[in-house]
Parts: sequence; structure tokens; C-alpha cells
Amino acid sequence: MEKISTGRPKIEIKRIQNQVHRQVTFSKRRKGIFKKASDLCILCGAEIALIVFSPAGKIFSFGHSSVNSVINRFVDRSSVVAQNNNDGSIRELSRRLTEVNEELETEKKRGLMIQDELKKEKEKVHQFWWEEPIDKLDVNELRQVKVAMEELRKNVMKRADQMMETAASSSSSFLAINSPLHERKKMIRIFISIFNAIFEGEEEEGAIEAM
Amino acid sequence: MEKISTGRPKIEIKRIQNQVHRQVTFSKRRKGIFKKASDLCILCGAEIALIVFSPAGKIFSFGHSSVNSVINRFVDRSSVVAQNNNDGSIRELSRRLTEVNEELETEKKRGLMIQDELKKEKEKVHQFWWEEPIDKLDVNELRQVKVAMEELRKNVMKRADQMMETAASSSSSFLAINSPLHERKKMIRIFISIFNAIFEGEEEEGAIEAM
DNA sequence: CACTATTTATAAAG
DNA sequence: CTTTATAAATAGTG
Repeated sequence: MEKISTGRPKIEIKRIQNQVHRQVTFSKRRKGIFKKASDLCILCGAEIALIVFSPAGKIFSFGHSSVNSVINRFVDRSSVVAQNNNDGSIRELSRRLTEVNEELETEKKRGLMIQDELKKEKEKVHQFWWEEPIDKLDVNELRQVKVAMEELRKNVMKRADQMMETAASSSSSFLAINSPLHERKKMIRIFISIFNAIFEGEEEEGAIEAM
Repeated sequence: MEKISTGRPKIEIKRIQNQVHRQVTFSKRRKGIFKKASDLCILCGAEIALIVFSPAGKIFSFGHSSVNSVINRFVDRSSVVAQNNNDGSIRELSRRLTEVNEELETEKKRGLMIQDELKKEKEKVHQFWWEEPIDKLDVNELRQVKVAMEELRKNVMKRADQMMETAASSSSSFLAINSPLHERKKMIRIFISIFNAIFEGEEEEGAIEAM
């Protein structure tokens, strides 16, 4: 048993013919060079822009402090004063547009995430309150329910009264603005139904009192 | 004579403090990274632009096929808009920039509003559900309230029954485990109170029915 | 800049 | 993706 691996062979620096092989090497070396760039920035405080297009046309870039700032610095230096008028302003505009576009993208993502969170939060808390279970309440909470029920009873009564008045006088109210007359009458009927649902159960009451 | 070389030490990737040392490292690594860039171009046929500013402000660049061509390709990509060197494209760019800026503004506002709503939703530690106002419900919600109230009535009755059974038999239940007998009796009284609060109001019922 | 002792990067294979 | 053996890069030194 000699070498079970050939190890890393020396390779000639020339175009790699095998397509798959070339793609693999591209990935590995791209990773390597971006790390080198980053290291150089950190170690020496250099400003660097590195832009790489893969043979397939995919783009990769790195910049410190940003690709655009380095490009601008480069363009300023190299283009003497020649294209300061037209090209320069186009590039500047392009740069700004890119920046703003990126910011917009970020902002949209953020918005979506927050919206999602809000949705979850609402779903979590909001089965409608009147659908929440009574089973899990402790003694003190049940006391509060009692008080609240009495309050609710008053409110239902009051609101039913208001409804009646509104219907009788046909005076305008926040409801009347959007509701035709028959709609208001329907609401009144519903209030009465609620009222009845809450207060109608005398027969069971007797059973309880017998205890 | 003595080969007491320590060899190459591992170094941490952080800014090199010593100024001379930093300059030396910059030179060495700059050479390295430019070779890597060149290799990547040749091996894989990638298009690369590499721009480096030394901490002292000196500029070094490498590009295949040229720095500018790669930069232009980069700018084109990221700005979406084709970059023809005429006034039309400037106007178009300007217009788009304005557009995108406005969209960004809207998006930010929307984000803030949603975030605000989320905050409120979370803070709304819920007054306990039975304390929530009935005033703001619409017709459909009121219908649901009615159904829920009927359900609630049944539940209260059922629970009161359970309480009675538990008290009568002294059999263990999830409540009995933690509650001494007098505590359970107290709960039963509370249930009965609730029940009464809900179902006792005959006198008002008459008034409603008169309508 | 040249010289190593070492760390890093990576080509090929699992 | 992980491993392996080896090529390449490079920190400290003269």
C-alpha cells in the first residue's frame, strides 16, 4: 500500500478545458480570493473593490467600505477631467439608483417580515374574545367574569335602548349614516336576541338553587 | 550558523498596529491577491476587476478584460437601466431615481405604521377578554356574540354541575388536588353567582318585549 | 529582496 | 460537503 491519494498536483495556469472541473475550481478560488481581499482590508486598512463575473455571467462583488465608493474613487482618479460632464453624471445617477434600489429591497423585506409577525400575533391572541374558553379561569378570574357579566348586561340593555331611540326618531347617528332603516331594525332585533340569550334561562336556575 | 528561525507564525486577522509591519504585509499580500485574480481569470475565463487603495492612498488595479469594462458591466447590472451616453438615458435615470425614491418613502411609512400596529397589538396585554368593550362590534360580530353567549351559558351550567358533583363525592379532580374542601365550596358559590348574574334579569326582559 | 518554517489554499477523490 | 496530500503564500528574519 503506497499512496492512497495522489495529493494535490501542481497545475499549469491556463484555461481549464473540462467544464465541470472549471466550475469547481472557479467556486473554490472565488471563495479564496474574496477571503484574501477581506483579510487585506482588515489587516492593512486598505480600500478594496473586487468584482467577479463567472463564465456563466453570475456576478460576485466585494467592497470595503463599499464597491461603489471604491469605484467612484477609481473613476475620479483615472478619468482625468474628460468625461466629467456626461458619463460622470450618468455613473453617479446609476450609483444612486442602485443604492436606493437596494435600500428599497431591504425595506420591503423588513415590511413583509413585520407584517407576517403582526399577522401571527393577531391570530395568536384573536380568536374573537367571545370565543375564548371559560374553562381555564381561576377563582379570582371567575369573580371578575361575574362583575363583567353584570356590566355586559347593562351595556347590552343600554345599547338596545339607543337602538330603539334611533329607530323611533330616525335621527342620524354613526350607524344611521351608513345603514338604511331596515338595517338598523335588524340590529335592534339582534340586540334583543342577545339579551334574550343571556337572560332567558330560568329553568336551570331552579336546579342550581335546589343544591 | 544557527537555524533558529521561528518559522511562520499564525497571525490573527485584525488591523496590524505597527505601521512599518503593516506596509510590508500590504505589499506582500497585494502581490498575492493580484496573482490570485489573474489566475482565476486565466483558469476559468472569469471577468474580474480588482481595485485596491493602499492605506497611504496609492492605487492599484487589475482588470480582465479591463477594469472599466467590468465596472461598466457591474454598474449596468445593478442599475437595471441601460447606460447609453445620451441625455435621454440621463432623463430616464433621473425619472426612475425619483420614482424609486418615492416608492422607498412610501414603503418606509408603511413599515412604520405596521410596526406601530404590531407594537400596540403586543402591548394590548389584553385587558381580560371579558373587559373588552362591546360597543365597537358590527352586526355580524354581534350575531357571533349571541351564539357565544348561549355557549357560555351552557358551559357555566356544566361547570357548576361538575363542581357540585366534586363537592358531593369528594372525589379528586384537577381542582381538588390543590383546593381544600372549603375552597371548592367557595368556587361553587361563585359559579352560582355568575349564573345568577347572567340569568336573573326578568324585569328588564319585560321592557324589551314591550317594544 | 531572499530565505525558510509554517500556515493556507486547494486539486482530486470519497 | 469532507478528507487528504501537496502546492502556494507568507510572517519573521538577515
